[in-house]
Amino acid sequence: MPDPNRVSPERRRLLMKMDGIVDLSPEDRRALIALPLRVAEFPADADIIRERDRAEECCLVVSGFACGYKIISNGKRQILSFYTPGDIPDLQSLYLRVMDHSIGTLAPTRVAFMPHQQLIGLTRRFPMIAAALWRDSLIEAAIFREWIVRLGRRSAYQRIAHLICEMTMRFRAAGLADDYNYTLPVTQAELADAVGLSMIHVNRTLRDMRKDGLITFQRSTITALDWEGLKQVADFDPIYLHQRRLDLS
Amino acid sequence: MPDPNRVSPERRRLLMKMDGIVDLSPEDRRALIALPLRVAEFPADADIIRERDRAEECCLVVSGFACGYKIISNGKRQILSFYTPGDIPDLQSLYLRVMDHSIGTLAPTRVAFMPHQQLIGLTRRFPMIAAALWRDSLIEAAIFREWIVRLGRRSAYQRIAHLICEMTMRFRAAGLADDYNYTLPVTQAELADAVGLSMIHVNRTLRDMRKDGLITFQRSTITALDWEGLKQVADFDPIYLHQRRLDLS
DNA sequence: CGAAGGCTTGATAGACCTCAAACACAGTGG
DNA sequence: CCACTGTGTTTGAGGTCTATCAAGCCTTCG
Repeated sequence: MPDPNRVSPERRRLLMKMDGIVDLSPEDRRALIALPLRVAEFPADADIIRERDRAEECCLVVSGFACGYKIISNGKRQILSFYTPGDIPDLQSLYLRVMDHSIGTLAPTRVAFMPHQQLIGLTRRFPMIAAALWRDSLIEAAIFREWIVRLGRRSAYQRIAHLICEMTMRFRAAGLADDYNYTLPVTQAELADAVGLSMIHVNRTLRDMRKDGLITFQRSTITALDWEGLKQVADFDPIYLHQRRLDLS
Repeated sequence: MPDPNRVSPERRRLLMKMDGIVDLSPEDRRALIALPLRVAEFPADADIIRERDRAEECCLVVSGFACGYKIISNGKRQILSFYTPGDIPDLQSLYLRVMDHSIGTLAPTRVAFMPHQQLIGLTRRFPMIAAALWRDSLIEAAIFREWIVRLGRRSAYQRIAHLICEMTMRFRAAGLADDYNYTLPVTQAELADAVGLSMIHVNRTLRDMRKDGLITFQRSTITALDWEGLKQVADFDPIYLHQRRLDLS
């Protein structure tokens, strides 16, 4: 078993992430640690990879914050997903070589690139690693499904409340929140692009939520003041996050 | 190589589907044909599996038409996806055992259930089958992403046009369309639940599209009268369907 | 101190929803 | 054969939610 203290922080992120998804054997860990990584830094509001690009590697978010998005012909943007440290935003490029959307940073972000070829090799030799990666991509799809419901059938107030519930749970699960308090490096315009509303309406709705004592959201810091109330107005059920480990029994 | 004429229609559907995703070797085919199947029939508007259920098998749509959906607390329904013959609607249950959404039929539908245990065995022994299944689940996620954009940033007119574009391409690719003419067994209310609008607004919008000469939609039969015009108003780019086979070179 | 980006508020417009009712069509049973 | 029923479609009227346009304010930072 390798000494975890001698493992780079990038690799440790990867291990922690995978370990939260499946039970890793010592061999699995060794294999993951042996994976070659190329570390890179991006400023805020930079693209890591763009729609139509062909990817040869996947990127692991080591620190910072990123999102997936698409821009349509009239210039409007839709944000599809948010990525915290430990996430692999373009995991799908392993089997979908040409990008159908872009990945961009919302804060200064450090990423580690992992070559497709080596990743595919790992999945062939280590079924547990394959299971972890596959399961992770399926959880992302489950989050997409809930995102669809949010946009299709919820009011503005509920959309924002629901997204905040999701991000609160995910930040807490990733150990990035202090109780119900965390930094979400997102402007109101970006929030609007995530929930399919105008920036102005998001602003007014946040004001209402503040007035209702549900949250505070100042200088990119979110506090869920009334978690139960928030969950209730959002009609939030975390089942879709599938946060418990895979049980193959 | 097994004689394809002696293979049951259910198995042939499965082979055709997988063959459209990756290059199968004779061994891959044999393994797929050896998969035990349990065939079942469902009437229209029946649930195949419900949110919160635990699945022990995946279902392959052999004939008919199905959808994924969620119902939220105020009773509203959001349709998340449509499934044509060859699709595996609950493939994600392989690694996400508890369902975060329901799968229901929209027409009388025949399905073939495949036990998880055997499927997982196949993925361990046959990397190409694993790649095909994984890629298929990633394509579904790509379709979810575009669904999000549709709901978040497109007008009612565009949403419907865009969904029709998608279904037209998918029906044609699956060999279920006669030119630009096919049967989409969906009521206007169901269409509304798919695009996040009210049934009444969908009705009026369809009338406008008819008036504009883009489509006809009568007795569940869709005809794209002006495919280029339809694509243009919908701002439709089929890149996200990833319809070409996987190329691992 | 000026500039830039983000936040906030007001006013107006328009897209889409809800309620209500009529119509069309297929299947059913007398 | 025909009323009858149920499901799906269509149209009208009115109301609400959210977008757009316009402008002012605040904070940060060079």
